[in-house]
Amino acid sequence: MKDSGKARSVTVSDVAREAKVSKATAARVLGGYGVFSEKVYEKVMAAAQALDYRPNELARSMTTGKSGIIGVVVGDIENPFFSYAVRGISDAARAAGLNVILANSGEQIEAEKSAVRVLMGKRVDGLIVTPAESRDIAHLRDIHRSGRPLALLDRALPDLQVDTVTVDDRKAAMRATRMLTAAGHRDIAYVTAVDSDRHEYRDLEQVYTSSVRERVEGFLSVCREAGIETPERLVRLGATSPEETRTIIQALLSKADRPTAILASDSLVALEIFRHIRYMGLHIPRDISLITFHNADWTSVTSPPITVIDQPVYALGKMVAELLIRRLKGEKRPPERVVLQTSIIERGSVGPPPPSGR
Amino acid sequence: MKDSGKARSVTVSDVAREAKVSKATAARVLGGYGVFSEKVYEKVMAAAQALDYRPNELARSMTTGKSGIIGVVVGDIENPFFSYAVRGISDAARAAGLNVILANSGEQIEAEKSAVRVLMGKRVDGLIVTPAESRDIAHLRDIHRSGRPLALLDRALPDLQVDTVTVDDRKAAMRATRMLTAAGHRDIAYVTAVDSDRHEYRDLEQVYTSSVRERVEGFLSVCREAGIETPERLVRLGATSPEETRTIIQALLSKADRPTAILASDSLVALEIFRHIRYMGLHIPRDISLITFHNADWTSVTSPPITVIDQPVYALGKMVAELLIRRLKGEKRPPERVVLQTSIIERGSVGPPPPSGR
DNA sequence: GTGAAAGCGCTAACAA
DNA sequence: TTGTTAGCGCTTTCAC
Repeated sequence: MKDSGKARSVTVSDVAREAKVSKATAARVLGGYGVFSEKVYEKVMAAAQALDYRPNELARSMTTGKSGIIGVVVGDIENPFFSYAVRGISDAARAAGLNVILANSGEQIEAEKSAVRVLMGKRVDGLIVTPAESRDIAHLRDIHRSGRPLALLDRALPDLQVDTVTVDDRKAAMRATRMLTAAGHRDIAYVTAVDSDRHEYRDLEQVYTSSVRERVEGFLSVCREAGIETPERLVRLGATSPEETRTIIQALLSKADRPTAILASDSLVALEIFRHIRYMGLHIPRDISLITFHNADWTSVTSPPITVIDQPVYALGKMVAELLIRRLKGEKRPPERVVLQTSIIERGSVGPPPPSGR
Repeated sequence: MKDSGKARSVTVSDVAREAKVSKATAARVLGGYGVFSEKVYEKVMAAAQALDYRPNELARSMTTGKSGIIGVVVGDIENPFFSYAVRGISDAARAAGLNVILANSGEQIEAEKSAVRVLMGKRVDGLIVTPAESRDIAHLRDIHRSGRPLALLDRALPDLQVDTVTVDDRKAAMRATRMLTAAGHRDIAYVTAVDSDRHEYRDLEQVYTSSVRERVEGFLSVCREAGIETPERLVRLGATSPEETRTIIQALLSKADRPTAILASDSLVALEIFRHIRYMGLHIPRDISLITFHNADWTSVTSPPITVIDQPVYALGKMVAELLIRRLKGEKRPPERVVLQTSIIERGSVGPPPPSGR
């Protein structure tokens, strides 16, 4: 049955035989647990060396129940926001001697469920998830219930009391929006990749991604406080791909009462918006102002550079991993909800609205 | 010994007992192998449902020897080049029902070895690696020898006959360099993140990253063919971080015979170069020309947009994964070396060298 | 300090 | 078609 010629790997038994000790003794020195004499140690190590022994982590995990892996499910690894956060997670994991296994949900709840199922099947020691939807979290409850630690990244779930690290999304959105209203804008669009059943925004109830929901809430409240009527008319959902974003921004900018400012929910959306604005021959900030979440690389090298909401992305990943790891190590404490602060980096993409008429 | 209250998970035996069949029978329907009657199927499934059975992939892997995981070791997941390639790998893996476990080498050979060791220990079904160094590949040989398939991404290893997918680095560098010499440049710098023992470039023998070595070769050959003397004087190694890059570019641009054009080996390096050029008050392409490898997002939105060597990054990842997967499925064939074609996207960052004097 | 033996949860012969 | 019996490679009692 075994693939032709594939050398069977050398096991503890092999080493034991070679070293002329029992399997248990060999296992002890090889696994670095229990007690053994100096002499035995030497013999076993020599044998292991000679045979080129490599431990089978799988078998080890089988008996110990620990895999040394933490599972991470993010929305979209191609989004630099997530890849940077994952870097934070990886660094923290490595520091603790753990490995990371990464899965993409593509922000699809079904893919998220499947990823969670697979990772749980692999008996990861713990999970970090950026939940795509706040209404469908049975699979996350299951993790928690099964006793394996779960931590949430970037998105809180009111109904799930687990370690969570987010940023002050609402406050950030409010500050950005206020910057826009203070500059005189009255027609401000909010564009996000998060989608809903109907694509059209009607009310907050549709927005199941907590971070975005908070942002939209903050955005709307500042608009209202500035006396802007029905600010929700300019909220756009579903900018899930460059193509979708282009369609949305195209429609937005060809409106009679087109917005004089746009707040973008992530840097991928903002990039497409920036491109399209330029493509239409409009100038930032003369014709239109732009602020985006996430201090992505490109935002500082455009002309003008883009004013951004700077999220501590790396720290976000690092912290959530550290919380999880502490729990893995057996620390008992009530779930923590950490909210990291954002700041606005003012660059050149915000100005007063164009003279009028349009 | 078990963590207080942590519910022991339900096993095949539990389901078998509940369904009043033998363990083997339950295992057959649960594992979806062998044969069984409709009636038994129903009973077992009902029992599994009732008990909320979740298969233990670990145990499954133990006996089958297959983990359903492919291990990937890349240089730097934060580099969009790699994250996009990884996306290609993930997509191909998912399509084949496999999972991906990702590790970062940070381009450090020791970290790469450690990552390989860990992944092999986890008994991944196969590995995809972007080898950091071509001189130290014993650990890669070991993989190959152990019978598990190995495939190389972006960097070939002459001494290792395994499936490899790269791009035509030399040709790409030649084309880009020719574009620069054709515009009249005689002082062209090549800046790469790849480091060597002495930082200073002396000869090709120092460059152990095959892709970069090919590029430098191509670059130098075109320079020489254009009659440029000692073009290697402007080759710079070790732009491993924004800080290092800044130091390098700073030194480069303050030289008396400072280059009038720069060829950047990746988009991270290019971004820092772009920033510094602008910081020094120089204009592209009036004062200095710039071409970079990798059609990163930001290169199209700067003013001027940057001329780039467009690598089929996603395809690179997808293809290498597909080659590996075919081997996983048992396909026997000699190792393949696929070389994908690049193209140059001409944008606005190349012009003639400034009038003279400087 | 060392060894013998049981068992983790599953798959895979082999019988029945 | 179903059941019995061995393991996979390791850790972990429990004796000695």
